[in-house]
Amino acid sequence: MVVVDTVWLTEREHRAWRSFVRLQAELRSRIARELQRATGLSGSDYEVLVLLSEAEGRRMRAFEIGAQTGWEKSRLSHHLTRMEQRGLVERQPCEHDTRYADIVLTARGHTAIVEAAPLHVAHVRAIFFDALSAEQVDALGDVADTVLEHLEKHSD
Amino acid sequence: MVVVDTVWLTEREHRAWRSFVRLQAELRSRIARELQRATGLSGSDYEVLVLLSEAEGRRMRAFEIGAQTGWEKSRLSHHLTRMEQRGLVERQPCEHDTRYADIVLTARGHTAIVEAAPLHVAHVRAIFFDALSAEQVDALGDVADTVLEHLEKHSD
DNA sequence: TAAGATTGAAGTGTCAATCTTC
DNA sequence: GAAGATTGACACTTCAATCTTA
Repeated sequence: MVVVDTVWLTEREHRAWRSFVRLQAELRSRIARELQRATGLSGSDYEVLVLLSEAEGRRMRAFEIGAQTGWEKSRLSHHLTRMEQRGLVERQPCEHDTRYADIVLTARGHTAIVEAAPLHVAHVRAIFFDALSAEQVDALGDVADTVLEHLEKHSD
Repeated sequence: MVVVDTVWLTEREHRAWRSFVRLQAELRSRIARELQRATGLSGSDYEVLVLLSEAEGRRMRAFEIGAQTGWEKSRLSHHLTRMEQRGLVERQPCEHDTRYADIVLTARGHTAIVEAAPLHVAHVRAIFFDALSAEQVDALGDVADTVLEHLEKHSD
């Protein structure tokens, strides 16, 4: 049994945390549902397609995608398999070194992201940014960056 | 094909959104992993156990749990089944009306949440609140509440 | 018919083990 | 051994269909 010097949250912290957690859940489910409904893509599909569509030659090494998204390698591999089965991306193994695989955006994948992006951005604006002032947006960005920096220092 | 008046995000909005999305992913995975490692509970287990442990008689109707968590009924049902199989909760069907079921916290479930709560709170403090000033916490709570209010107005 | 709840199927994410090449 | 990647098993989430009772 680990002994912890229990320091509970203050009333303000507790309220902020509950609101923040609830906000995450609401945004995640609404955005995923709308994206799925309008385009047939999942949020994960969307992330990968954006990265590939912006990459040189519309291709990346799998581990680069992993680094950009922060996903574990098994999750990435599983997801690329599913996207490949739906014709959104293609795996092109390197000759002479089977450890590496290039992930290439297909024409179908390109069409999908070109059609999905404006819908997705409009939705994010409608449910999120339309509610916030410029100051609130800046404050949120500041909080997010502050915590992310803090997390980088913490051993993974 | 739906035509959308495309309004992209400003540079600031885009940066804030990317940081915010990344923050959500980092927090979610770290908290889930640590909770699992230290207590064997998932984040969803934790949510349900907290609600039940604070409820009158340590029991609630399933749909009340659904309302508090915001989960869909099928997700809730599946999750309660898994928790029941692990002995954390018990289903007690009402007599005369099989539509309703009381979900009751077991002794084992109670022990689990009592042991997990201080560890979880300490972890949330360490990875999140330790990085933020009181002003930043308030700003975050303000942003979250603002967007949540906005979302309530939007048709679900 | 509507509300509370369950079920099965399919998509998604995590963990541990494995494989190949450097 | 370490890095890039895959696989299989299992847990989780969503969707659609179903069941029961008011």
